[in-house]
Amino acid sequence: MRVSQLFTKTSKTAPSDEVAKNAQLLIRAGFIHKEMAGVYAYLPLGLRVLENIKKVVREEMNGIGGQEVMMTALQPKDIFEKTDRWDDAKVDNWFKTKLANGTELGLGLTHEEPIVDALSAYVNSYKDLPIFVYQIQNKFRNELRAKSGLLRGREFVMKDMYSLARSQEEHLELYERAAEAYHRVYERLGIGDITYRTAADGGIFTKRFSDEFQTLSDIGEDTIYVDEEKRLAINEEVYTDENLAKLGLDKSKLVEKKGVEVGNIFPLETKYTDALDVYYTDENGNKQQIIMGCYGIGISRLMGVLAEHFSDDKGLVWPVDIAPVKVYLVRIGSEGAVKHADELYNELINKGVEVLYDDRDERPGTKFADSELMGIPFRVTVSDRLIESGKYEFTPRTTGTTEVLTREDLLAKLG
RNA sequence: CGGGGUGUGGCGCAGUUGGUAGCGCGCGCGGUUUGGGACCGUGAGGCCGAAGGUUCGAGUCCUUUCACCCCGACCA
Repeated sequence: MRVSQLFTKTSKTAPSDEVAKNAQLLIRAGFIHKEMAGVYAYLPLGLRVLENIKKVVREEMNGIGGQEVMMTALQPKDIFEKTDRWDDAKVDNWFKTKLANGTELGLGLTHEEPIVDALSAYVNSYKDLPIFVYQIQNKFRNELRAKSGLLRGREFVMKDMYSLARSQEEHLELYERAAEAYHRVYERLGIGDITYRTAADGGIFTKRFSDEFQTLSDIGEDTIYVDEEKRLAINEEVYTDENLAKLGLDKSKLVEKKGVEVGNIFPLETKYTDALDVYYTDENGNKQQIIMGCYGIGISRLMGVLAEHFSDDKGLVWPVDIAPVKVYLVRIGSEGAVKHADELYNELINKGVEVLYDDRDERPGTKFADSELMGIPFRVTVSDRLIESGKYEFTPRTTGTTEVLTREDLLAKLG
């Protein structure tokens, strides 16, 4: 991709209607566009980041046997009435709309009912279970107050997975398998060291805890108490002596922190399967209840968290696997540099290296500043001054220190 | 939803006791530049969030309303 063809531009000034660092940087760099409060569009570079995050999540969900689907954003009322969730008094942040004939519809804010309803056509026997099924989709929630850029929106991208199990034992096995996959996701995104499995309120259906995955951040909305040695935490909403004892946590070792909930897994018991009349038949021909779990990861929220965490005074600093492209190719100079930069650009493309080629007639400072604001991991500079020696400058975004490399060494670094 | 704040070219801002809108960035054109967001010249671009009202006259005063930000509450 050539910078001269990219329709987005960078901005030196942050928008006045954003305070959150993630939104300021992502907007300045041209990654996202604010449509209205809590609703953001993803522009070419931002979309690549979002897709890279999805890719990691997909791989890990597929890795534990998850089957991907895509449910609908428009939802029928009846299945939610069966679980007694349609009433605004029960769920008050639901966007609802109507068909031309007056039929009420919901705009997807969660998908337990539709998933169970869809699976009910196929799940009959013990042989059909267990199942992990997930989707990555836009969710709509009528938040009273959107805030903090991508961290709390009214339309956002979420991965939601559901497990169906034949017994509590099987459910727990799936639940822990999912928790491990979650840890791998955060590890691969580079925030494993600051993300804690956190005991939280399990909701009204269960006596168990739910497990949140909280990434430490000053912008976080949740207060949690962290045990750094055990790599566990407890949310203040369930922070009682009794619960500490249940979890085996020692109060004296806990440190109070702010966290952003980047994932949440919790037991649903048989609430939805029972309500929607979905059971399975066991080996002996007996009807049995199906035990569910639910597993969410806020994809767009993660993008905000990553932007927030991987940034410095010059801009974003994406991890290599998440960055919109791997290389920012800066061209300095005229004919000779154009020729050499074009050559390198084509060679990198042929090698499958994603590169953003700054072919604009701009001064070097502008190009360097843009590459830094966008947070592209590796900057390669081709300039008149280096052509004669046949060398290239190589500057990782994380260190900012420049090495002068031969073509072979450069390609080896980028391979 | 309660409290506080802000709306003026694409972005960031100024605008005095009411007198008919200005600066920086960006953008177009010409030129000089070319290793850390260059400089000179020139040009385009705004019914001042919206609707009412007061006034000879409103960006400025009054009323209503919409949007956005922050704090709180809320967040199956």
